[in-house]
Amino acid sequence: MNRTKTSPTTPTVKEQLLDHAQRFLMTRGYNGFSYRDLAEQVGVKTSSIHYYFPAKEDLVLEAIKAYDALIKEGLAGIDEALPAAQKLALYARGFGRIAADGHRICLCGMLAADIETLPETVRVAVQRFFAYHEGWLARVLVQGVTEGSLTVTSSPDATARALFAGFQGSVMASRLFQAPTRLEEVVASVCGVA
Amino acid sequence: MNRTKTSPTTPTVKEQLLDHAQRFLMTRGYNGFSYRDLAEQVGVKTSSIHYYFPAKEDLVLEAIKAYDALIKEGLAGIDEALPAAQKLALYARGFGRIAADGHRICLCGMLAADIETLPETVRVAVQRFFAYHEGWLARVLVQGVTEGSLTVTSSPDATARALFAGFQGSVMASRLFQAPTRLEEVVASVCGVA
DNA sequence: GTCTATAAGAGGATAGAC
DNA sequence: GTCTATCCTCTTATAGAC
Repeated sequence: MNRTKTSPTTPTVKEQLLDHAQRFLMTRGYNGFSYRDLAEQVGVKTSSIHYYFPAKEDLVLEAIKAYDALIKEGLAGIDEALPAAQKLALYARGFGRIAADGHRICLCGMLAADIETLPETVRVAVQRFFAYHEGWLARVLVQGVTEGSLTVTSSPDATARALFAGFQGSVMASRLFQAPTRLEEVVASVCGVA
Repeated sequence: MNRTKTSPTTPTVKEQLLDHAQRFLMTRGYNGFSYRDLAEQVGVKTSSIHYYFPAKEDLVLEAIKAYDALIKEGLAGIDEALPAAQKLALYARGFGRIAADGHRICLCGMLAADIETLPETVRVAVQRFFAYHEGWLARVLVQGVTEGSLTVTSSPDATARALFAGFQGSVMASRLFQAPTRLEEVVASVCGVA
């Protein structure tokens, strides 16, 4: 069963593994699932997983890459011409979709919690993810201040960090209480916007 | 070696176990440490740990209780007569002390990340912790609005949730980047206060 | 590519001696 | 209270057959 990457056909084993790995990472964290769990989901043996991902570190690194690509796709769908407030609303909506099933949080938020048990390569990848999103949000805040559509009480960089931290903490709390996400609250509280 | 609980003497084995358990939970999470790790730290065998904490669930539950008591002690040290802005500053400072060693995050924030792998009893305990702090913050926000010392753009409850989420996310990010905590940024961004 | 077999150790937990 | 001994399962990982 070899197939490098045809497109609109059934997913390859590697793709399935990566999909389930992402879900496990978002729900249970790095130390909360095993190759065995993964193997059961896909219907292969654990040794087959090692064929694609020799070590768990490789698996996580590829999972981050796939997750990052998916999220960037969402960001790319936000029209550059939109007012800043609307961009933030769409960002929050997108962030909420991650946790829509009530059991997931942001993959990189979870890895940030697990970070002390993970190899340095993972730390770097997660740092990159955080920095990218904080940068994206900071640019939107600058736009909003320029437009006069957003009210910000600190520097754009500091506010962006607070905003992203608020999003991460908020999805964790929502899942903890098994309640719908309230990302709009975060936007409203940080940027003074309905 | 039996000692129920004399006061200013060396800590009992149970106290040492609880101390190290708290630290492990804050750094590595529930699935990131074992009875073996704990035993090595205290210099006992794993079977001795089971004497005090029959199952890992018991250990975590008691660790939460001890942690909660410690944090409440800190809150009690905040003078009720203070202006709201100063209370928030002190709260943020206290929250930052948790992560002062650069490797810890809030014990209950960590457990919120691990929550899908934990027994229901733990979820309830962590929910209680979150709700208590959100409530405490909401009361301070109400005070601040009444005084006119704080600027809030949503309801006190919503703002308190956003604030607490921001704190949780912020300490995670600080540790991720191995940078000093920036909890004041969160306060400033959410409450428009220096 | 996927499997069987296996290693070598870590995981939580218990029984019973001291 | 603490230990030794033990259980049984899970964990990551490798070697080699098909």
